[in-house]
Amino acid sequence: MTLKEIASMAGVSVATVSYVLNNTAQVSDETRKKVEKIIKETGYRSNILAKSLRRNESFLVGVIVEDVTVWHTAYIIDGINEIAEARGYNTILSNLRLLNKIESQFDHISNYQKDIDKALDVMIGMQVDGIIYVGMHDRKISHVLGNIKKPVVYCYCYTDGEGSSVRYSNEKTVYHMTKMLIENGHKEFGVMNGLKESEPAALRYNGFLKALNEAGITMKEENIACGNWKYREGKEAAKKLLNKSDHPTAIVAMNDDMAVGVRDAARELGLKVPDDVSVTGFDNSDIIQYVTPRITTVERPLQEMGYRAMELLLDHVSGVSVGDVSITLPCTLIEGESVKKLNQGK
Amino acid sequence: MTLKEIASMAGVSVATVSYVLNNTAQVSDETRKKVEKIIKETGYRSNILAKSLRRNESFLVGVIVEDVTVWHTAYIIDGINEIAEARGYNTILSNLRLLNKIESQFDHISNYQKDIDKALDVMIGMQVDGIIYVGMHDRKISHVLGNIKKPVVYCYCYTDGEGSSVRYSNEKTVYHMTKMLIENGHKEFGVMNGLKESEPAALRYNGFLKALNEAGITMKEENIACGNWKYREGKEAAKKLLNKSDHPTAIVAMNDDMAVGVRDAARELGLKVPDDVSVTGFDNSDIIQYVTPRITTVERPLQEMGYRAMELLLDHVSGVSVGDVSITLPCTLIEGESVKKLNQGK
DNA sequence: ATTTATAATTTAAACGTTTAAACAACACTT
DNA sequence: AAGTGTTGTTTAAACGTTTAAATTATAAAT
Repeated sequence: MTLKEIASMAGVSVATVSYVLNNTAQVSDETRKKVEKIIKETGYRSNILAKSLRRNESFLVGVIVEDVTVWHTAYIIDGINEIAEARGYNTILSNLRLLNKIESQFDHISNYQKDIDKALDVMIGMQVDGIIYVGMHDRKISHVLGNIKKPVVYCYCYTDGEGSSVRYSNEKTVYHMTKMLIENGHKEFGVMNGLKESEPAALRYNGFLKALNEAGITMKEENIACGNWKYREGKEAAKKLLNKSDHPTAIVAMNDDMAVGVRDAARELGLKVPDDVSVTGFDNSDIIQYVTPRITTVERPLQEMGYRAMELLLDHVSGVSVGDVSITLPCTLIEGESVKKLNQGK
Repeated sequence: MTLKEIASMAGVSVATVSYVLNNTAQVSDETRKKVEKIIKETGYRSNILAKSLRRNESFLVGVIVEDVTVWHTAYIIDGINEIAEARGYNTILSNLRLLNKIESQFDHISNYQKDIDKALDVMIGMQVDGIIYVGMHDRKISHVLGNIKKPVVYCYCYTDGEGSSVRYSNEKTVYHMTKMLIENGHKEFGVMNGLKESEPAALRYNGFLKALNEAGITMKEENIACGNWKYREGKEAAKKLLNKSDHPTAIVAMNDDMAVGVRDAARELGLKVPDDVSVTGFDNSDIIQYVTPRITTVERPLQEMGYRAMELLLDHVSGVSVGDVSITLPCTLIEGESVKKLNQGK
């Protein structure tokens, strides 16, 4: 079904049909009715390809994700798509499949580059109005994405680079979490860090230290542990922290997996959470649902990040926003029962 | 950058440039070199919209998912996209966001319908070559999708309806799992069912019963429990099964969440897994990683389902496959340490 | 009755490709 | 010298829209 066919069925010109469809010129009531009837009857759907070609705008945005199977990605995509839909846009998704690549190949960096180029070929070829990159925002990427002439928004990235971005706050979040613990009377801290080289690990640790410094608490070297984000490694590392009489009264774990590791380590050592040791996590991941006592953690605004990334992109597309904009959203505290109020009794 | 511009820069006609790009006619070496040079220099990318319009094929397929945030969806999408990419196709994703809808609205069924229609408007408008529907394949959907004139493949669906489909085997999988338990000497079974109205629950239970019947074991009514797929409900229900001296020696849980519930119930009652009671799960979900002893479970071929769905769709698109094809893929056993071999000693 | 203004409709070009058909240039046959 | 192939290139139509401009019809004003 094409405009032409509809037109000939209705005995009018294609222009008239187009005007009816888009309400873009005056059409007599009689003609409008006639045309609309035929459109309904035939179930005509306009050819978006042709429309975009002619109008020189596609109402398409490209979404490049580092790995769909990383759970938070889906929530961000969800947010992106929700706004897209509401604003009449569509998305094409490109998955860099980084997780597999890094595991299985040495030279993943160059492949990475090549994959992005390929994704860009398609997206630009499809005349996308803009691109959202969901991932860590490695500097290499902004190098590649930087010199295309379409608006780009980086979403989830940690560090500020060139380009607009939407992220969640790491440093502040852990800062507040730690402060909360301090306010509850904790003075002896342990910390379970994530992978050393990773950006969020550094940021989160900064927030932790900042709260401690402000309260005049010094951190003992021996109470700093690293679980590389993993449950099992976190558990092992936690055993060392806890297996001494003067163990910390609170352990701040930089993600939930390791927090559960800490909880399990405590249990194996015969310590109760939160009575003997308090534990906090980060992410509000699924695992939290299964653990008793519920571990106090923090939720990232994943869907909201998707919303904002898309909105920001569309602002750039329409020219409402010019220049780089950088948005950092707060996380929300999810209170469980894993933190003891040491000063309650007073 | 358009063909025309390239052509004029190279001093040839657009046709020649097109021929160079697509290798679709003989071009003299001299001209080819000249054109290729300019293409490289300008970074020209062909306008896929125009190409598709002219060629009357889009190399686009639409993917409709019931909810991206349901974890298995991402793996299926991953599989779909991998094949798509390899075959030069692109995908546009539409998320029905069913999870939120069902929770927040009464009349979700009609909305559902409307959302699919909307997704179809876009996809057909974009001239997709075919559509993959990822979800339960409610009959209402095949009703809507059935009368579009593009090939459709249903992926993940449970029941056979009209249309081609790719699914994993529920019945057989639990049948084999149960048989394995029987071969290990178990005779007294408990079962932890999923949501009663759900298709997979019924299928899995059938598999379970079949194995029992073949072995001449009768199932005691009192040992049938239902946890509605949930950890907490599974745990509660399991307590009743286990809180008696002649409790079953093995409990088959129809998903991992409930299996962990069974494990935790056992622990709270002072029973050891697997020594006092064996437990099996289904899904190989993330939670399995955190639980000791590792619960024996089963992994669905999610990515593979994506592969096959896409391949099947493309077969339909190219006309290689005609008529409905229905593929059922096996799950793979992931052996943990939650099953006791009762007949080992003999 | 002619002009003028307004409303409704059509014509035709344009968007960036592909591709059948036409054409041109050349080398071989006769 | 005229015909026959090849090889390389161009011309122009087509895909399904949108939209400026032209056209026609109708009504109002003189």
